[in-house]
Amino acid sequence: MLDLRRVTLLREVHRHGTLHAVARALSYSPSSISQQLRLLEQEVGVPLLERSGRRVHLTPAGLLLVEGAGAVLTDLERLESALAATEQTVSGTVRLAVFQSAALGIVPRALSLLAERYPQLRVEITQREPESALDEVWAREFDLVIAEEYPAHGAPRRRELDRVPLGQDALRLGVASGSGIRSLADAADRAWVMEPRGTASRHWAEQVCRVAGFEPDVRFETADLQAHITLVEAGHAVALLPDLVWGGRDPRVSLLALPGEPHRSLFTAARSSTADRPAIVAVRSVLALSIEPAARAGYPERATADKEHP
Amino acid sequence: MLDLRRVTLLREVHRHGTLHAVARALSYSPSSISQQLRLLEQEVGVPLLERSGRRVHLTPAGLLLVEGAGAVLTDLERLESALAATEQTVSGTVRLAVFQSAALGIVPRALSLLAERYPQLRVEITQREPESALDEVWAREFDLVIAEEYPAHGAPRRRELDRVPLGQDALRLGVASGSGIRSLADAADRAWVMEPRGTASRHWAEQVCRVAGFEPDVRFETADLQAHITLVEAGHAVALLPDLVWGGRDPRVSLLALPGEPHRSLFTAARSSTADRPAIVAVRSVLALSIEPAARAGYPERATADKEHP
DNA sequence: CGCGATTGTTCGGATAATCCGCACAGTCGT
DNA sequence: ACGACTGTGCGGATTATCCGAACAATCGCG
Repeated sequence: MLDLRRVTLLREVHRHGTLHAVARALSYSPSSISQQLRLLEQEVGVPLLERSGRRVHLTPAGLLLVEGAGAVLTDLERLESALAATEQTVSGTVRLAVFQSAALGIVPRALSLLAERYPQLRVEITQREPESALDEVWAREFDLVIAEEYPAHGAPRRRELDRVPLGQDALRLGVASGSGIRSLADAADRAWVMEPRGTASRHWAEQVCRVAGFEPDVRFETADLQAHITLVEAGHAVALLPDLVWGGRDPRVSLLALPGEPHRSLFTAARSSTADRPAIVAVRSVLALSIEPAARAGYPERATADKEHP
Repeated sequence: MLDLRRVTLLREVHRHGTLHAVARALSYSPSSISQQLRLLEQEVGVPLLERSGRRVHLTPAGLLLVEGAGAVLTDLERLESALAATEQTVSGTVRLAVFQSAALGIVPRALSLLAERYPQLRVEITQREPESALDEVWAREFDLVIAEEYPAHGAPRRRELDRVPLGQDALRLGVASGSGIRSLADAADRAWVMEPRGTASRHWAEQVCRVAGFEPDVRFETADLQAHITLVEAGHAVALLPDLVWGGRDPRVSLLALPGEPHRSLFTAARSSTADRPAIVAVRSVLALSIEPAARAGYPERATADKEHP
C-alpha cells in the first residue's frame, strides 16, 4: 500500500523544484528526502524523478501520481473533518499563519477568547507573509491563514481554498506629529518607508502616489510594519499604514485620510476539505470577534457578496 | 495526516470482530494491534472502539472512518494501477490464492508460462479455500484468486470484485477400478468421502445423491481432494471428483459420468481497482492458457455472458 | 458455582525503520 | 577555473514499531 507520507514528499518536490528546498520547507535533511523518494520509486516500481542537470523534475508518471494523490489526500482530509464533526466538544490542533499586523491587532484578543470558549483546542500560530502563507495552507503546512487583499490587487484564488472575508482595514497616511503635512500631496518630496518590492502592499502604495502625481522617494524598505512606525514617529519617513498595526492602542503619529478612503480586505482561507472541521469553524468565529471594532464595522455589507464557498 | 496503515487495522477489526483474530490474520501480535489502534484514536481525537464485554466493537465514528477509508483506499489503489500501466514491461508482485486442485491442475503450467513471458513479474501463491479467499482478496490480503462455483450455488458477488470466468471443470463419480459400479445408483450404499460440512462442494454433492434417491453414507470428511483419490483408489470410498484433480495425469480410478454432466465453474476475481493492472491482466491471461484443454473447451460459449465488469 | 479459556491492555526489551551529518561527484554561474 | 549549488551514498544515532510475558475482566462449560 502506497505510503502517503512519501507521496507528499513528491508533491513538495513538484512544488519547490529541488530536494534541498523541500528539506528546508519540511525541516528535514536533504539526504532523508532523497532516501524516501528512492524508497517511493521502488515501492511503485516506476521511475518518478528524472535528473536534469543538477536539478530534478518529475516524469510523466510522477506527475500523474502527484495529481492523483491530491484528490486522495483531499478525500482523506474530508473524512477526517467528518470524523471530528461527530464530537460535540471542539478539540484538536489548528495551525494558523498570520501576518505581522494581524498578530498584533487580532491574535491577542483571539487567544483569550479561544482559551475561554474552547479550552480543549490547541492553536499553533506562526508569523508568515500572506503571499507564501496561502501556498503553504494549500500544501497542508498550515490549516488556516489570515491574509490580506489590497485594492485592485486580487490575491490568486485557488479553487481548493475556502475563503471567508474577515473585515476591512482602513489605510491612512502616517506622518510625524507636528510635521505640518496635511494631505498626500504634502508628502510628495518626503522620504518614504515601504514594504519590499514584489509585495502587493508595495505595488498598491506606489500606485497611490503616482495617482496623486508623484513618484515616492523610497528610502527605507522593510516588511516590518513596526519599523515603519518607528521611522514615522522619529520623523525620518512617511508611510501608508493600515489601522490594524496599532493593535487597539492609540497611534503615536498623525494619521491622515487618503483619497477614496481605501481599505485592504482581510480574509481567512482554509482548504475546502477542512473548512467544515469544528476546530476551523471555531477559530474563524473567534477571529471575526477579535478584529478591531472599527474594521468589523465595515464588514457586514460585503459579507455575503464576498463569500466564496458554494 | 491520517496513517492509512492504522486505518486498515480498524477495517480488519470491523471484519473479524476481535483484535486477536486481526493479529492472527495479519501475522502480528495482539499487543501491536492494540497499541496501533490506541495511536489511531489519539491521532483522530475521537474514540473509535468501545469495549463490550471481553470483545470490542466500533463506535459510529469508527464505522464512519472504515467506510470512508474504503473509498480512499480504492482510489489510491486505482491510482497505483494507473501508474503501473505507464510502464510497458509487466513487473511487480501479484499475490495469488488458489484452491488445492487448481494448484495441481493449473498452477504448474502457469508458472512456466509466467517465467517465460514475464520474467520481471513476481507471483506469490498461497493455497486457500475459495470461501475465505474471496473475502481475503476483498480485504487486500491477496490480489487475485482462483475460485469455483458449483451448480446452483452461486458464490456471493461483491460489487468491489471484478470477476472473470476461467473455464468449466467436469464433475464425475470416482470409484475403484473393478468395483463393478456402473452408475450413481450403484454407489448408494457405499461409503463416501466428501469435503467438510459448510462448503459449497459438500452441499452440492449431497444434493446430487438426494436427487438420485439416496442419502450418502459419508464416512470420511476432508478438504484434501488428494486424500479423496487415495481412499477411492484403495476401494474404501467413492467420491465426486472434478477433472482438475488429476492435473493432466491419467486418473487411476474409474470415472463415471453423472446425470446432466454437471460442471463446476472456475473463475478468477480481483479487486476492481486493481483489475486494470498489467500484472493482473498478465496473470489472468496466462491462467486462461494453463487450464486443462478439456476444461477450456467448455469455456467460450459462456465467456461473454458471464463477464461481469461493465 | 468454579474453573479454564479467551479477550484486551500494559510494560520492558529487542528489532527495524527513519533521520542526520558528512563526504563525494556532477553541474551551473560568474 | 573556481565556488556555490545540486543530488546521493555511507555509518551511526534516534525513533517508531513490534514482540513476549503478565495482568484483569469476561464468558462458557462442566
